[in-house]
Amino acid sequence: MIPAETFRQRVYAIVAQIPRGKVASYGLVALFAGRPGAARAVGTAMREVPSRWRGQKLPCHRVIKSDGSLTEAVFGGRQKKILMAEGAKFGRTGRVNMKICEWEGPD
DNA sequence: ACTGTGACTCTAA
DNA sequence: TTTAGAGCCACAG
Repeated sequence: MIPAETFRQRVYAIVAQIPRGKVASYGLVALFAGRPGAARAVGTAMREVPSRWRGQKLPCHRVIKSDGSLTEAVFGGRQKKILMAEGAKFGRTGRVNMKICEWEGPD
């Protein structure tokens, strides 16, 4: 039988697949992880990510809120700069245009 | 098993 | 557009 992977491990696997220039909301990641509505739990999982995984290994900077705003409480303003460099489109209010940049999901 | 916590989300005003 | 309140879930103690 299938060894039960923890939700958190699943989340890390999903986030690792988010392509450059795209973003995914916590809720969307939860959905792909097989637990719709567990957006908050995804946030908790991201909080526990080892610093070494941050960056190319685990692009947690591409995980944002459903309305397109960023988690500045953790990244400080740095996150916006990184996403812009990756090609993410920002609106006038400083939020990502989810209509265009939201990840469509893993293959 | 229960309770508290938090990088969330939705609805209404 | 922004703020406020209630609902959600996984994880640690």
